[in-house]
Amino acid sequence: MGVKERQEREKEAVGRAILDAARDLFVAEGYQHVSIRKIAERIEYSPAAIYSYFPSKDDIFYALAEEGFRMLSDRVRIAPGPDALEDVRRVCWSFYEFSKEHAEHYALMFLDRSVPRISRDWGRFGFVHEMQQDAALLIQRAIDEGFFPPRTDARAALLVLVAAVHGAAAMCLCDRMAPGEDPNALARDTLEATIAGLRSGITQTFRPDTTH
Amino acid sequence: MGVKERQEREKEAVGRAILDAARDLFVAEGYQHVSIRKIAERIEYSPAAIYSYFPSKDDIFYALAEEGFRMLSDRVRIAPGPDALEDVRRVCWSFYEFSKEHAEHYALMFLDRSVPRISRDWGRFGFVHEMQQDAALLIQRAIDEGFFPPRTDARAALLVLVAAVHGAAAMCLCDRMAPGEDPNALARDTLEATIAGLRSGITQTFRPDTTH
DNA sequence: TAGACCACTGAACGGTGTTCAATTCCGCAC
DNA sequence: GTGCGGAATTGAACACCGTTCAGTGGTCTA
Repeated sequence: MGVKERQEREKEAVGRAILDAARDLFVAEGYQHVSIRKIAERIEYSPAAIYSYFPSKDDIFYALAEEGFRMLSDRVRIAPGPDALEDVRRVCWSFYEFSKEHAEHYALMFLDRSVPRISRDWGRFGFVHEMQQDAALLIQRAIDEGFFPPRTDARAALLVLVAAVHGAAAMCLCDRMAPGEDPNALARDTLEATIAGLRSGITQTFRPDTTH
Repeated sequence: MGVKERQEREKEAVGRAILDAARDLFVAEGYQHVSIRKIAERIEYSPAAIYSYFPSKDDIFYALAEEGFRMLSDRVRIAPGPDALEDVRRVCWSFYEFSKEHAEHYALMFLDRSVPRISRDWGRFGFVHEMQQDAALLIQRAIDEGFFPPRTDARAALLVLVAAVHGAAAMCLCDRMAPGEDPNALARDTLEATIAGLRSGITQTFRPDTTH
């Protein structure tokens, strides 16, 4: 009686087909121009059918974001090499490269403000946690080997590195660079500056000027 | 015959009213939920009327983005103080503060990907150029006073600083921070690390690993 | 006062996400 | 094989959206 199993498999297949169609469309034409009706046409179902697979359009993109996080996890997980500092560099740089290779996914994961549940469910993506853990461990190793000051907080350092690289990635993903500027060079410089800064230690206490 | 003048004034007033309504709506409810019809209702005109003031909805947001750049220009222009390095810090930090005070404007200016003309017309906003120039001058002064290595490129350094701060701002604007994390602390740390990195100089040549 | 002009409107077009009653399909029991 | 029950799928509709355009109404000019 493999009937139920087959049915389940078929249902899953349709669900995947919806995601595939949505991915194709939004990678090709961008997030904005994906509509339920276009997805439906692509998989040769009626628009209404989609709603028995995903409760809303946002949930489709939510699933694609999860897919993105999974891809990022794979992309960012690197085998430790002989040079701990170089490993840190490589992890950060692969994060940046991911933003270029999967621009639409990246935008969905980190830039989009209309799928807020991504933010709230941060903890839901277990592998994201693992990924962070792995990266933090890499940094910790670099700390232990003396590349960073011994009192450096690996987790905080990771956040700073990600934020910095994300800044460069976002600027070029959102096309906010002046004509003459080289996005890759900016990303490289930003990453290098941040690493160098973390290495040198943040000596001065920072007091933001709140007057004016 | 102040007739033409009066008519022009009236027309200008309506244009401003449209922008005011659009701003109110998108600051209150976010970019996504602003519609021509809602703006029209607010100013008690028919939706069609708006099209004799702005050729499209995007142009309204384009105008608001320009407004944002103007505000940022004002916000960021600081009087040079006794400490050149502190001035650099203050400029960068006020950039970050702007992102919190005018989140929706900031998103429009730097994060939104559906109003691409902002990116293309970068050069159009003369005051943005001036702002950059001013900030670069501040950095140059810090270089001249020995806070940064003498061969530092002020303009490149500015870009790096902006990218880094923008990264932290974007992460918290897009609500991509894990629950326990302090956005301000991240922004502070990122800025400090970047400044420290630029000060220490980027000694190592960076060769991104393109294998894998 | 006649006419020109122009701001403004109502209605429509084609699109969107979403819902729901109705239909069709399919495996199962008899 | 027939009929049944439940699930999958659909067509039509709802309430929106940005945008267009013929037509209207009021104001200024000659």
